[in-house]
Amino acid sequence: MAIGFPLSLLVRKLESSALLSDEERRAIEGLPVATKIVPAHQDIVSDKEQTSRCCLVLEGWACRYKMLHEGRRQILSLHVPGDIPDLHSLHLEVMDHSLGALSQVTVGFLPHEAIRDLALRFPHLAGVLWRETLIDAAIFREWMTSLGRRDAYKRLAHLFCEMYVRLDVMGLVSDHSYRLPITQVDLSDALGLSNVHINRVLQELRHQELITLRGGVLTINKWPELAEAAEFDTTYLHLRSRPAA
Amino acid sequence: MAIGFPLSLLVRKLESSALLSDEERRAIEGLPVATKIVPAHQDIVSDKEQTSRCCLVLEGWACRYKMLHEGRRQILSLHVPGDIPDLHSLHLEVMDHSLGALSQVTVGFLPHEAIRDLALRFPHLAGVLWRETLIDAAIFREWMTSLGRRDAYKRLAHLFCEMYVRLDVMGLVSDHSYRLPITQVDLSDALGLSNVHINRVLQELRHQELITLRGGVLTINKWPELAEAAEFDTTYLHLRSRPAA
DNA sequence: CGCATACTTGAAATGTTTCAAATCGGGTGG
DNA sequence: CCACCCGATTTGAAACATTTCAAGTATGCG
Repeated sequence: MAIGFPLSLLVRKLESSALLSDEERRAIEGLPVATKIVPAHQDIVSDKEQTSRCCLVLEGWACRYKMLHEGRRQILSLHVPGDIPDLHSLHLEVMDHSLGALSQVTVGFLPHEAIRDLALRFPHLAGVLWRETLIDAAIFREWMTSLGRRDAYKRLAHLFCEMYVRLDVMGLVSDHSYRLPITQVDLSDALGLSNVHINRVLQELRHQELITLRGGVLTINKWPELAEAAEFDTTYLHLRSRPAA
Repeated sequence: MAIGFPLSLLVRKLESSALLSDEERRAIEGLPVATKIVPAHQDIVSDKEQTSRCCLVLEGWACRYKMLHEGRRQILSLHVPGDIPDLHSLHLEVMDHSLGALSQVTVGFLPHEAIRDLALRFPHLAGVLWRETLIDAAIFREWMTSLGRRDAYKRLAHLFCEMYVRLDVMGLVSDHSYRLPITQVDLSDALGLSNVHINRVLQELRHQELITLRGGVLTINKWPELAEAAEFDTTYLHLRSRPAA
């Protein structure tokens, strides 16, 4: 459904955290979009690049990441439909990291010029987009907290909770389940752990029956217990309505 | 000097990454500021708070941090004169972390209303402020990379490099030295390590004569070696002119 | 069927933490 | 001006979470 109307996905996303007027909604839906399918494990935008458009994720999972010497990778963020992972490129001329496809990803490209024009015509919308980048940063802060001060078990539990809420907002959760189209190596690079250890912690979560993960589908069996274990609190996602979960 | 003209500090900071017109400069310098001295180890803004003003650091070091259960603390960012650590509060109604004074700090309070008015009158300035929050996020990304994928030695070396460059931009470096008015415990909470380990790694950096740290003054004796060890690259700070160092 | 990729397992090595105690240093009051 | 005190730093040793290495087993796809 969503791919037929890429911009309605964006509207839904923005409305999860801010209020839009009819006029603003229409203006967004009038943006020019060029869609493209990017195969898994391929860069959408690379480190050091300068771009003149933003990427709207329409389908699949993307991530931002940094590589460092000896081939170590840190995944900085995960992106699902509705996200604009490189909205910052509007005001930062050069990329300080890469944006890559974790699964196969359908992206919609939005020209900077069109977004800037929108922001000038609708100052409130400019604020909404700014806000979007601020929520992005709020998520970074929560991840830093995980990376710095939570053990592996809590880190993984926290990530599962976060993705649950973010996907739920976009209507991508049903039966307490969502598609998790990424590997254990990806998880380990997101959480600053080794893939071996992710594997063991995953089993622990399974044995306690907090989650089920089979065939790329994650099910949260006991939300209260999982959220409790992760010390998960949605405040940092800055949603308009607190999710029930 | 700086405290007499708090807003010239802000101008200097903004001009480190963007160009301002004379008119914009004057407009900034016309902002209303209320200054206040906050003693060390005291909150400037607390988690969950809603504010109607932003804090400009004028003197001393502040930090943003999250507390989690069992009293663990993660410091999310360090802030030095010229920084506006809570510029995000302009568009995010509730704080998802705290802002505290590490040393004694002089802050200037800027009413949201005055900043919003400025942004409406000068759309380009709005972009410059937005950009400022994006650089803030870029620093988070670099810290995440440290927390997730760099060992203790590199983490500490990287932090020292970053603060060197950021302070240099504000004219707070001389003789390859800057004031480091924070404790080893603070460093450990910023880098996701224990204070004991910070202490040992600090000694390692000293024994290799990359740095000197005495009486709250850090001197970088061998910049090239330190930057090399940290894999430090200034790109993520998005400065207008690449620093020579 | 065969190959590649992802996942799983075990055992040893490692970086970092914890605990506990000792030392340093700067400021205060006697 | 010295004695004292507190917070910050330093040290050693044992414990621990996590990594590395290496091999094995599933799983999916052409």
